[in-house]
Amino acid sequence: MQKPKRLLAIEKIISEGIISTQEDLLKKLKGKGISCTQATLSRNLRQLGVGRIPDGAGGYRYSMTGINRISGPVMKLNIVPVIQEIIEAKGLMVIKTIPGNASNTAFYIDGAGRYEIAGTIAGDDTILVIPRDGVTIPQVHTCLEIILPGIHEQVKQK
Amino acid sequence: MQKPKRLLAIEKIISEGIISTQEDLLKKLKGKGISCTQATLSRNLRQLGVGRIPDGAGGYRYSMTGINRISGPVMKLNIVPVIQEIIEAKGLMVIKTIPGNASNTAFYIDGAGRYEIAGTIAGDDTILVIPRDGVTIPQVHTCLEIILPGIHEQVKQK
DNA sequence: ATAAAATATGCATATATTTGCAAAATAAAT
DNA sequence: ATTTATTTTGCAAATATATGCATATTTTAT
Repeated sequence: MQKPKRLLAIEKIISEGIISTQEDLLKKLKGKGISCTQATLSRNLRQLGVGRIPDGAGGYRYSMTGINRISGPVMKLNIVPVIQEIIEAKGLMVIKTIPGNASNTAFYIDGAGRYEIAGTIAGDDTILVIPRDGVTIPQVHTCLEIILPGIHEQVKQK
Repeated sequence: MQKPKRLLAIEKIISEGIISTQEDLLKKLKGKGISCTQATLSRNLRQLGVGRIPDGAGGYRYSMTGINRISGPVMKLNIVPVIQEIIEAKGLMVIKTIPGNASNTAFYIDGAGRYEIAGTIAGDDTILVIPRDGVTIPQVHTCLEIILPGIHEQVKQK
């Protein structure tokens, strides 16, 4: 039962800081009491869709692939207003959008490729977000904040 | 004067196909009559902001960092309608947006980190796109199509 | 509960990428 | 036109990442 915990920890570490090599990541994990070999990390990173990209300062860093790296005004202006409401129930999360936009938004969330989210099901204006076993609702909120920065400032919650 | 041509070729090859290793890229370049060593590619890829990400099929591929990898409905629905018109003049390109959206859109274009584009200047509803020396307007169009897929279908041109 | 199948991991090694350094090519200055 | 400074490149070596294989662990089926 070591792997799921490790995958979550990897995502968190990579989202929060700059990791240049797998050896770096290995040390950070050790600091959290999680230990494995570099070979395992290589395999895990691939599975998580984590890429290695130039950091703009002459080096490299690991980074989640997909959409969540996008920052700035465009996303906030165009994506967030689509979402109207976030409701939690039975360990699941329901997101209400303006009509006709649920599947787009779900596609977008899926595209971020977060390990925390097992999958989504979307209708016309409602998305059901299914967290992976062992993932808490607060973790899903953190995750959404990463995918759609600013979401919690602007969207009402129940 | 070999480098600018090579950088453009690298971007093109990477945008159009799946390249798994720098050796692969080396061969493709050779096929276009451009030759250098793998070490040079390593340096060029970093400069271009090209990352190496899981391809979802057990392997890796090189990919432009930034925004242009995002595909699908969300981008088309939300980003493209902001752009109203594309005008060419004096080797430059002017993009008109709906009011108040020029700087967001310019930020977005900048964020794609394309080598073809030297820079942008944005007002309230107008963006000036300045191509790099030696880059043609058609090349800039190709580039915009990559950043904002579908843009030319929906935006009128002059 | 036990056996069979599937998944995960470590070790050692193969493969791939990055880098220090010196030479070559370009650009800038006199 | 010559010299000086800057940038680019190749080579060889260092570093980092990926993988084959055997073992251990977990899951599934009987």
